[in-house]
Amino acid sequence: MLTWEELPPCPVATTVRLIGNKWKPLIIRDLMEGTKRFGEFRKSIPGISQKALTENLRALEEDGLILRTAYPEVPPRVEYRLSETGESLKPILDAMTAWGTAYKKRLSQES
Amino acid sequence: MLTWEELPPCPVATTVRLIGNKWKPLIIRDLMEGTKRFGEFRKSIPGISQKALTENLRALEEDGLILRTAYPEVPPRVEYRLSETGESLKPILDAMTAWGTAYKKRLSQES
DNA sequence: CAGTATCCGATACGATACTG
DNA sequence: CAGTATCGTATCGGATACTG
Repeated sequence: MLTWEELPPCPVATTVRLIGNKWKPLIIRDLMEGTKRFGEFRKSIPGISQKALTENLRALEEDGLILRTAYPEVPPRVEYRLSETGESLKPILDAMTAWGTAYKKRLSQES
Repeated sequence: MLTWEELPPCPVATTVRLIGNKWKPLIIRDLMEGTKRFGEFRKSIPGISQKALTENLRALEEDGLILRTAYPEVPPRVEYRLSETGESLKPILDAMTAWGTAYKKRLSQES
């Protein structure tokens, strides 16, 4: 977990530091719907490799945005869900959804 | 400029594709305040290299999010500003600002 | 002033093989 | 099932030198 001092002064830079890459917003988007298992992410996020998925899940957990629960069963079952902090990202995701939709609509209309 | 077909189906993925990297949100954050010149970005975005700044400004221009105006003077003056599409990113930036602020506050309180 | 060109290291990412 | 380990590639990004 990062400390307060390690984060940039600018809040936008802080957000970028925590979720600003190719995969994290997609992982978080999925978790907004509820709990998800490792294998389910691989289906719902086209193109993500096992390694990239693992690394990003670990980083999100480390930063306190998601929670990981492993059930000691055979075969093993691991569930991921948003923490309260992670859930508070919803306004960002909603804004991204709305903007992405509008951008594609505009392009499709060649306006 | 990308075509509609080249963008991912998911609107969140589309947004990530267009502004989801280390520097673009910071450039856009600055332009929300108004027109800005090349050299001014270098002061207001600590740590950005000339190359990274140039590449990201070109990409944002290519995707229709910012506009570039070069004034034929000596010494040359170039101004960047948001397009209408770029300005429509404001809700995302606002949400990022609010979330980053809250995240840092929470960390500083060790809650 | 606002870039471009080049080099190079760091990091991100994907593919494959293997494991508790 | 849910990973870890390893390797190779690709992209990102910083430093430096140079230019209209």
